[in-house]
Amino acid sequence: MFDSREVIVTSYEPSELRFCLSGNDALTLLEFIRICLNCNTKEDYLALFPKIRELLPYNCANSFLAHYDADNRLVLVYNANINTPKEWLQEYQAKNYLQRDVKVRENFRSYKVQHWDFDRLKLYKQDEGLISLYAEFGVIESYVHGSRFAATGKNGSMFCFASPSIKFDKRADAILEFVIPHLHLALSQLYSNKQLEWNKAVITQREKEVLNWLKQGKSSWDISVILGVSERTVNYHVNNIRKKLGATNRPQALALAARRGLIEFS
Amino acid sequence: MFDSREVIVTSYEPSELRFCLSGNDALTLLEFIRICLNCNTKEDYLALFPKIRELLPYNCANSFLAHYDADNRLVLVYNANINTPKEWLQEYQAKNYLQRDVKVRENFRSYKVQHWDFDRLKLYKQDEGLISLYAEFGVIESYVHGSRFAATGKNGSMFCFASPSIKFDKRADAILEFVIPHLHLALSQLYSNKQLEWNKAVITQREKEVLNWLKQGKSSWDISVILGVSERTVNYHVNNIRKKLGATNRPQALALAARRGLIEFS
DNA sequence: TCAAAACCTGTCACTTCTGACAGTAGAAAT
DNA sequence: ATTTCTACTGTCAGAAGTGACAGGTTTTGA
Repeated sequence: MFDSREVIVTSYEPSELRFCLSGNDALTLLEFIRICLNCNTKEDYLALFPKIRELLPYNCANSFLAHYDADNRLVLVYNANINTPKEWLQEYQAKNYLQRDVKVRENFRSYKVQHWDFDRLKLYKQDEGLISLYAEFGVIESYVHGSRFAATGKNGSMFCFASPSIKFDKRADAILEFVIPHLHLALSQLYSNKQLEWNKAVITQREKEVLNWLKQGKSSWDISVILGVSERTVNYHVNNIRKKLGATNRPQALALAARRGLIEFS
Repeated sequence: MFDSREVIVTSYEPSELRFCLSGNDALTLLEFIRICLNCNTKEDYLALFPKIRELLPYNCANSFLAHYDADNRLVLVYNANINTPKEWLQEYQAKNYLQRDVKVRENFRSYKVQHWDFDRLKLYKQDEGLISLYAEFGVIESYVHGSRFAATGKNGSMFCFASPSIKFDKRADAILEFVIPHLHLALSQLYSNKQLEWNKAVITQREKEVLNWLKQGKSSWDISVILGVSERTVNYHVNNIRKKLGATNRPQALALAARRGLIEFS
């Protein structure tokens, strides 16, 4: 599914580097890499992006971890977006463009630096719907790069920096070659922290009670009367359960709870 | 939890029976018992109740199977109601009166014929809320009787026939002594048929797909786009899944599917 | 004694689900 | 040839859930 790929690949000879990057660029990159190594929380991670903007002026950025499942379908496991329009995200996610987006496919195929514009999208016979969605939000011109290596698990990453002002540029290529592996490390670190958190997350007694009533098909209101609390409180518990398990809604929470053995089946 | 109780207990001597029941009553009872033995569907079961009304004129009737769980909580597993006001049921279920209703408690304690009226409810210190709910719908005066025996599983039954016109009456006592064990058999039969149906229910390929997307927290609309069908169709599949598994909503469907091994946890 | 965690409560806009109505089309089995 | 099953589609009212706002008390452990 994935190419086996070494951690850092740079084909730039020192002389070439000097040709692509200024001394200032190099210093900014080193600064960036240093911060990456101390990235543990989502805040730390998000703080990296203004730094990147100093090197590559983008409007919005997406970053995510994903892997292919048994049915050859890309499963998104963790993501972080910067400045990305909510409407764009909703449309993209709801229409499941992830499975059809050529930017994504190419990234998870090659993990190489890619510059995208209208002509290249056309060349790859991308869906009209997706192209117009990209166009609508001015995110056609973009640089995409991702990474994957065994040490950070089965998930590959993809990073997309978009702006109408982004043109193909050897300097940008070089910058991304340095930026992305470290960003990948930081994101993977973040994800494994999050997973640890989800697995460690202790469901409280009250939450267990709520979970068991949910299992039996009770609504919030039913449970509120059963437990003798307000409906709002039941929702509060359910929300906590969802957050702790990393679920977006009740059905998923039940599935995850079942997997974790948090609910029993009489 | 349950008294061990023999199938049919009748303490009536032939002479006493003659004192309580008319020949016509006896014939109607025999007719009733004959139908009970051929009761396989819910329609068959519901058809029994007009027959009972010939013997005991009630306004509405409830019948259900339940058992106590590890936390000493009564778990309702199957029920059928006749002429029962929807509002009453909703209120009763939502406020979980099942756990506090003295009629129910007494039934599952003794499995004896019981006649209830306002004075007796007061005597047992029943909740005011429940009493007024009973009063509101004119179901205070009632006969309650239930049964349980090993052959029909761990579930006990309760049957309640209510009407303001129902007064304590030796004939009614005698009738219920005959009616209830057979009604219990019929209801148990019905339930085990239903269970068989739920367990046999084969989830189709499409339903399995839907289930797996639900597991991942997708909404109907998300899934509709993913599968390339209308949202209505997704709901159609979800409804079928719920019916097949005997779930009232999606969370419960997921829990039941997990128990049945219909969904896998990667 | 201070902080953290658990538990509790309210409102409000918005989205999603449920249950009921009423159909169509195609494939497989009797 | 008819029935049965699967899959599909529509509308619509009302119920339920979500996410974000902004608080409260009590318990527990450092």
